[in-house]
Amino acid sequence: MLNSYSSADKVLLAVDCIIFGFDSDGLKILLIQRDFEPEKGKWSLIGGFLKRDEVLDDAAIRILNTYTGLNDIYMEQLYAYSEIDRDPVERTISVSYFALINIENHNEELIKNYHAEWFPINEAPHLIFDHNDMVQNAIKRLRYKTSIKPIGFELLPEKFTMRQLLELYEAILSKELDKRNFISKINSLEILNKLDEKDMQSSRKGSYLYTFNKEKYEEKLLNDFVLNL
Amino acid sequence: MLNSYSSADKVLLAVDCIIFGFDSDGLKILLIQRDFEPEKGKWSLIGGFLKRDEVLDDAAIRILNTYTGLNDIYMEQLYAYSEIDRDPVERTISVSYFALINIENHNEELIKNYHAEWFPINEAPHLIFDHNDMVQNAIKRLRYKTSIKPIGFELLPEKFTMRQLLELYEAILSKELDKRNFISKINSLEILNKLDEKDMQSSRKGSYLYTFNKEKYEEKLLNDFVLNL
DNA sequence: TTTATTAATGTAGATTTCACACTTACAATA
DNA sequence: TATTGTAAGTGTGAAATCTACATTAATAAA
Repeated sequence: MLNSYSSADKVLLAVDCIIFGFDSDGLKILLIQRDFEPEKGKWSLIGGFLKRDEVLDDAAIRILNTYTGLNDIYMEQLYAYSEIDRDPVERTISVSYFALINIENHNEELIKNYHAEWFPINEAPHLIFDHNDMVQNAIKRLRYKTSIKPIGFELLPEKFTMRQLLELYEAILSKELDKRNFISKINSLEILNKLDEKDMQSSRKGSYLYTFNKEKYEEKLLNDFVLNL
Repeated sequence: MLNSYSSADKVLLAVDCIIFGFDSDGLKILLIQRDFEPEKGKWSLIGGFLKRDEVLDDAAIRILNTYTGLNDIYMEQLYAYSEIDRDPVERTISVSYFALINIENHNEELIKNYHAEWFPINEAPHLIFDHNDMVQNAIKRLRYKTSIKPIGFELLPEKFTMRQLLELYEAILSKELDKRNFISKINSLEILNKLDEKDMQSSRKGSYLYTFNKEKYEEKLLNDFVLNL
């Protein structure tokens, strides 16, 4: 019985994470200042190498956890980047993942220690290797996914206002949306719970808080879900 | 200057191709009967290993060409599969690609020699490893891509009838479409050339042949393209 | 009590989608 | 050459969805 494909070449496999967060300033990504060569000191996506007995999804989870302290985060594999010299040190194929996190939840200590920082997506610095491409692709995928699955909620705190949700979608799609039309479309999906509680930060009147109702959503999934904004 | 990330583990990288074709029997995939261990004699996707100085896209092109003799084929990377024991011989991560080919164009000799065969997508045999998953994912992606880009034309001969186009879309989406509505939607895109020539195979009356007008399409791309069938 | 600020809400016109059936052109056959 | 059979080609009206748009409501602060 064969126990190796001896003739084939082996390569390094890396995982790079595009970590999206959202707050009142808009959509952001978490970047890190590399503390090793090459490109030490330059900005980079958060990444690492796949281990021998590790599945790619687990590597992505491990890396995210290392730098943010977070678990149970929405992640999705995006694309494998394989240009020969993309990493000047050694042939490395990198698989990108995107993650959606609630920006208020991560471990501030950790990201400080790692010299990580949040950047508004339009003000991100130049990144090493092909990481800028990865980010652009991730944004595209985020837009697409947002239109077919309500993953946007992953980026918000558990309780949120309609305005926050609206601003999140505006940030993701980078276009203005009509408030009334947006609200009625969201309501027609019937996947939110309107709470009795109000958020009084934003105005005198206060705005109702909502939570995402995952159960109702799962029910609906049997049918199709399309969100056309 | 660093010249290796010495601590990291290396792995084998494979490429597996989901090759779609279309003829009067519907949508098909090209499968191969493995002639090496393990799983010799079982049906499998067409694949191979990534070479040291090769980009993934090129590996996919090389593999497709080896088995079909074709060049200049529409291909797209899909997903990296990394379960630890997906290949029992050795840890192998496989990146899947899908290809769309005009089923009449490939080299019959070649595929015969390689024991390759076309299977209607609903009658495909059980495949080795995780290849059935790969196929299912590829079909999903094909459906999606079809709705946002006119890639369906890649599967047809250069000149085709409206009926062929209709049947292609029905096969991809696996649902019936209304002939009149389909035709008027396609026409409203204004990306086809209607030829004076008719195809007389299918009926006494004969049906007009069309070609895909790539230039007109590229123009339109500046705006958005959505095909909602 | 007045004022300032943001939240909440509905409608009408335009556009798009969908369902649906008859006529036409031609080749084959009698 | 008249008849027949077959798939091609074509348009409309009703329903659903999308879009643009402006006023009132609730509350805290002054």
